[in-house]
Amino acid sequence: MAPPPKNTNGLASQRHAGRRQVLAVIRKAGQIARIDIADRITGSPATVTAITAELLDEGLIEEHSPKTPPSSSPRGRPRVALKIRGDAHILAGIKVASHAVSLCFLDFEGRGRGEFETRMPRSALSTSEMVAFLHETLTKACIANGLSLDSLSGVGLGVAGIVDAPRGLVYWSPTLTERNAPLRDHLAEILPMPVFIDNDANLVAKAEQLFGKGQGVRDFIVVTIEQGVGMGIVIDDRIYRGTRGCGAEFGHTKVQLDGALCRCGQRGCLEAYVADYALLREAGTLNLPDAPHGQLDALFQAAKGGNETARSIFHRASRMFALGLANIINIFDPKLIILSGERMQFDYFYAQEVLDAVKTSVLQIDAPLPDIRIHKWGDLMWAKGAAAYAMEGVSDISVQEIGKNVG
Amino acid sequence: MAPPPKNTNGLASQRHAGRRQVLAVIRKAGQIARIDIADRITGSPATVTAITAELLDEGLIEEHSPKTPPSSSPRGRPRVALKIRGDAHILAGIKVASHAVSLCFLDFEGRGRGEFETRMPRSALSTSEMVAFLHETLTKACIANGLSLDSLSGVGLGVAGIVDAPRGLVYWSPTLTERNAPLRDHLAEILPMPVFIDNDANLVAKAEQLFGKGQGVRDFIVVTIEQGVGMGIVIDDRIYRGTRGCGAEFGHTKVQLDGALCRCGQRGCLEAYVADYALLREAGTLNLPDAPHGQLDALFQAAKGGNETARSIFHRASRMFALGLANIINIFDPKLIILSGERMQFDYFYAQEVLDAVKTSVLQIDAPLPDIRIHKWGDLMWAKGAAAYAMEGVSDISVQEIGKNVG
DNA sequence: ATATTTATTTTAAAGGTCTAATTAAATCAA
DNA sequence: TTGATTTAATTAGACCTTTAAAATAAATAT
Repeated sequence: MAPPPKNTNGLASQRHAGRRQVLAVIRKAGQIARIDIADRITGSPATVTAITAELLDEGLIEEHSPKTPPSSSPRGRPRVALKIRGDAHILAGIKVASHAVSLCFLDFEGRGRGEFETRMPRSALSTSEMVAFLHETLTKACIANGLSLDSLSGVGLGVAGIVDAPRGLVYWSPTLTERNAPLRDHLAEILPMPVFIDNDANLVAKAEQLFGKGQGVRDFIVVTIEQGVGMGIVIDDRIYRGTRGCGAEFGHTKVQLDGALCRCGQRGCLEAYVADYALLREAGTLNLPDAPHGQLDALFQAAKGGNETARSIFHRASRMFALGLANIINIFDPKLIILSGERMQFDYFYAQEVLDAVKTSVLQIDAPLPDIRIHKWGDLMWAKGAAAYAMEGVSDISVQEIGKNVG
Repeated sequence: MAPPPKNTNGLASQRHAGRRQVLAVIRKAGQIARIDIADRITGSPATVTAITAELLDEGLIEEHSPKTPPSSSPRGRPRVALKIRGDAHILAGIKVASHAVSLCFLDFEGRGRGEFETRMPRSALSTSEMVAFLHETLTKACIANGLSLDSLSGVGLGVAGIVDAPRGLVYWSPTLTERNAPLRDHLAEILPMPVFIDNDANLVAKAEQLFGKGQGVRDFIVVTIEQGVGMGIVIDDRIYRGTRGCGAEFGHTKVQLDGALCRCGQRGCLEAYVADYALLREAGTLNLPDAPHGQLDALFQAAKGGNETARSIFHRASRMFALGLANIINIFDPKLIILSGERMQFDYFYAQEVLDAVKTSVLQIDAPLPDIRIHKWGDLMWAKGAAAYAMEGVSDISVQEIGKNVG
């Protein structure tokens, strides 16, 4: 007779998939009764009972009785709603920009638990300086918000540049003086919790997926404009990263042969027409007055005031932006494009003019254009995305732990 | 006591996944022993034995002893190789072009079992005319190759235009006079086997994935140039179709604001610079001599002979093509791009000049450019793709049948 | 109270996969 | 030739998961 086999459970252990799925359904629904979960995962109530029992046990979810959901008839045993237990985990999200670092805390339900912001000592740091600086910043942020470092279950980090997320490498970033920096692992060495790192545009996509306008949409695209132009691609509910794991370089897509000079050194990049520096570069000849909100705002005011040169700057940028968007639509045919950002660009770019230009540049069939929506987040958009990314990672870890605890 | 539960087997019936996986591994390997299969699917030998027994039973695979694979030591029980059983199914692939219909038969191993070609009566037909014409053509092709219509297990159909593959609808095609034609279902009504239909570029991608240079590559992109410019996207081993299920419209990607007029009615499309008609349009002013292989060949000869005008036509097309490719690379960062086709364009376009231009237009990091490979298929490339698509569909159906036979 | 209705949990059968043991089929060594 | 050795494939039995069906729970309606 064979001795009891080890609990390796081999292969594609259905349970993991089930647990993940149930957790995702609960997160998406906010609160939901077991029987409705069973419905959505095409599993039986019995299975849902088993899985939710584990998740309750682990403290990842909780029952939520107060208001019976107004569904169905008032007869019969009332359904008891389940929800994510916010206190299960607290995540930190950090966004590193060239001038400042912003940080936020999110609980497991996605609710804000604190914010923090600080200046960068210099616009670019070495890897070890960056690690020390982030450690210090995170510690300060915890203190400022009455949290202990140990109470955090995970940290998400977003940086501009080219990042290999699965390996935690930063191939290149404007905020780092070194290339190919193993930033994640260096951080993880001095922090007591897991660290996740990604390109900032991908993180915004993740935030849109979990908390924003991408909820429940399997395929969508997020475009951000600011210092540069970023893009995040979600296909089949997952962030698409190319071969090298770096984000899509929409900003360096060419919209003009031998066109405007880009800061990447090439010509004709979309970024060279629509990013901050591109607009300001053209505005340079205009001799603008000082404006309270900077030169870009001054340019905007001038355009609004009827200055033809200023208007033509925005006009060209709009048309190029529309062309870039149209190309994305022609290639992906997405259901939804989210223009996500905090800056003023969208005030010009998301004009009827742009939409019309997109429309005339997309190969028309009977179906309508994809939904193009703007989402103006606050300053914390990027940091929230980073925290969302950490939440996903911690969620996976928690779910995997369950299997081990049993064995 | 509960009566024996029905064999609904619900949820993600692991077995299906397993069977599919094993079949895919065998197909990819050509021939492979059970123990090696176990290795590649991270399953146990026991499971592989069980699954392969089913597949053998069903006649989808067969043992293949003759030459012991030279692997490992010569000691021990020799491994017996398994392979796909070619006779398990015969598939037809049909490619409809504006001037001709080409057709091929493939067996379940992917070996050619016959070919056929015929002219289209007119360049565009109504749906019912098309159905009748295809039925007639398929019947003739069977007779010409000593096959009976009943012996076919599936038919794949590729058409240019915009196709909703899952629903079998042709929204628009240059070969159909009607829009929104339910071509698949109409065909399936008069044919005794399942019918699959898709955009032709997607089918070429499928052919590359199953038989060509895309074997074993999870993510790659196929570009075709001919009448138009097509693109097929494979992500995560699956063909990516946008929201409306239509192929990526790479050809109508804009490479120039207010650029050359495209036959789609818009301006600046890539197609308007590199497709047949675009080259010929420019050549029109050149007063070329008649050439045995048509005007396009005459243009090519002129360019080769040093005619500056002819050369400049190709030069511009090359640069635009490079720009389009660079955009694809910037967006997808694919591991591999396959330039797939039968026509002469690649003789010019795949020049060092193009590669260099791509290189200078891609955002450089330390990693090298993606592999860009040309694959010149014969005339039957498109039809083979269609047959490959049918093979995949029939494969799925066969695998699903197994479960039912048991119950 | 009791019946009815609906949600959840329990129970037991069915079907998977896995480990370990066994059997099969070859070579190697005397 | 025979037995040891080696490697592949199959079989046996443990264990895990899911599911249908039965049982239980918790409410309203009568």
